[in-house]
Amino acid sequence: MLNFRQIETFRAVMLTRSMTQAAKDLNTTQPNVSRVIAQLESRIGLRLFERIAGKLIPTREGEVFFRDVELTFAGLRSLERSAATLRTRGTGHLRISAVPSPALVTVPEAIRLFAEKFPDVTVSLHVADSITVCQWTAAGYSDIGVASDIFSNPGIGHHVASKSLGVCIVSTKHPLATKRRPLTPKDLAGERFLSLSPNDAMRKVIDAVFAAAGDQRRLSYESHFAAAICHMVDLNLGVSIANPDVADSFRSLNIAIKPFAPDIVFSTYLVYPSGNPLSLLAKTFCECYQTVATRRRLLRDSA
DNA sequence: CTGAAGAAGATGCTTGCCGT
DNA sequence: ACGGCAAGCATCTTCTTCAG
Repeated sequence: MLNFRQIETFRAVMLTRSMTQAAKDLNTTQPNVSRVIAQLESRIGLRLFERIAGKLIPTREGEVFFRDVELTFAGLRSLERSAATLRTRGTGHLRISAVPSPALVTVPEAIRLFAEKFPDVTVSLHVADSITVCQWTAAGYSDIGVASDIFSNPGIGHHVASKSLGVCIVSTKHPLATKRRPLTPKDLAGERFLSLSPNDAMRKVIDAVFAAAGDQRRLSYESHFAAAICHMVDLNLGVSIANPDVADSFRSLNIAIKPFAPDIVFSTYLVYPSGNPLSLLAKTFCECYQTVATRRRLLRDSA
């Protein structure tokens, strides 16, 4: 395998046409340059210089090889510029995958915060269920995932980004909208219920809570999109249990947001590829997401 | 033409560093 | 502790230049 020292030495000799001068330029000794060139010639199986009358004359192969070396050095200079730009401005691309609820509210706010720090970075957001988010992140298809459930995969690491208590959402025209106390499963008995998709982690948690209380809901409609469920509640098609952040973002609709008992915890996880350290962009986005999630929790607590 | 001096490259040996 | 590798020092070889 060629090493960078050999290429750098060859380039210096070609530019100066002298091993002695090349040694000076490289802050080494002439014998060392001579040896490195000999190693390089041996390694690539080509004679790069003819020693004619005590002078170093590049061979035809040496000239051609030099052109490739110059292309490589142009690439290295480009890498140096790229690294310098990343250090200062962080240009590049960030791929995020997220489950629908955070993708609707928290992720966009985190992206706005992120964009203040890295205005030149392009961001793509893909929405999928938790298992797909985990798979995409493990496969490197996304740099960061936001999931509501973790499916064990050796290719990913994760941590809890936020926990919030689910709320009951009903149409403002619905009689339950006027109740002053937290709503319970008993209050929703006989009500048309708008569910998340069966493969959604929170659907299973919500169903378990109602099952424990003797489930009497009418499971009329379902969607994997929390936004669609909110709009259906707005149209008084039924009631539902929602992530408080999502419900809050639809306050402008005819929706009443009611506390619910017992507690249903909506957890959100930040998922990232394991093995390699996080990129600066991914790390910064995690911090932004955490900031937004904390800010939202404090707002809820103070309300 | 020839031999001395100097320049440039090659080689042997040693040392120091680093990873295992 | 040991081996591999890079680098430096000392020395040798080869070639050129130039004065006699």
